[in-house]
Amino acid sequence: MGRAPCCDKANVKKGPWSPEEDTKLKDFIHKFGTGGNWIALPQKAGLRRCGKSCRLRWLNYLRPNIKHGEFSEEEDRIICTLYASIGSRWSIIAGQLHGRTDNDIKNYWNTKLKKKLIMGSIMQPKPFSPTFQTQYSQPLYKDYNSINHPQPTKSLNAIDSMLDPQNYLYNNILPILSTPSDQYSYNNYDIPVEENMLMFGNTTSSSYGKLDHVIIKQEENQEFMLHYNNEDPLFSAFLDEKETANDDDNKTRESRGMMYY
DNA sequence: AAGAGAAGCAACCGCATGTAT
DNA sequence: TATACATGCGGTTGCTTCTCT
Repeated sequence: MGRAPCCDKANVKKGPWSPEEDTKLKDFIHKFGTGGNWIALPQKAGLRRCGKSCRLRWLNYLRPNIKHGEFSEEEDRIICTLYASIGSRWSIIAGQLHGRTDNDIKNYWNTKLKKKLIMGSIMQPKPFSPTFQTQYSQPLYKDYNSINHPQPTKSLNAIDSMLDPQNYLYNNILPILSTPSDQYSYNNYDIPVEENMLMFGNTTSSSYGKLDHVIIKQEENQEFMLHYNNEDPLFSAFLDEKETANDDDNKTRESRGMMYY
């Protein structure tokens, strides 16, 4: 037996909202608020909508001070930094961008920013603004231990993540590479390999050829290489020190605690 | 000009979490 | 403590618009 539906699906309208419905919802909330009960709201407001649908419409489009349209470079950098640190916690990220909604940021990331990142067009080695550093220098999560993002148990913050190649790999590179590269039309851009640099704070990674591997470079003497196998549908990759990336020596890699997926 | 495919984005779905009892 | 229910969230879908041929 499944979960009880939150509303009467048969008598509920779905799909895009009409201006009339928007007006009804806005007027009702302006007069009475949400009443702390979204489920009951549509009936009171005279809307044939699911309460969840009303909530989404209000939060994403109707409430005051929502910002739509172009994202600024600063917003790009904030999103990328937070994504590198905490992953796809869109509501948290939205909380740091005044007027932006989680849905907007999620869509923006999935359709544009991810591609911009892979092409290195936004990751300029510019310092963050003082405001930004002040705002985000405190740990964002104390309980970050997602099974999909095995992390040290210590608290993370955005700056730590940039300085740590392993965090960078887990949170920034792998989410991108886990999508087949042909979905980026990667090779269609016809940009010289040397220009295809990803810059991220103090960490530089560069991709070569068909994303077979990515070099993550933190300091002159600390260079790591991510090997990415395009042929493997299950996505196999491991992080290695560049100098020891010897295909004939997997045992050495394992003995050094290399990570496989 | 028209059709096909890609991109953008609003909205839905189902699960996780929070809260009241 | 257990249960029921509302809310919040992230992943995904599918419609619309744009771009290319």
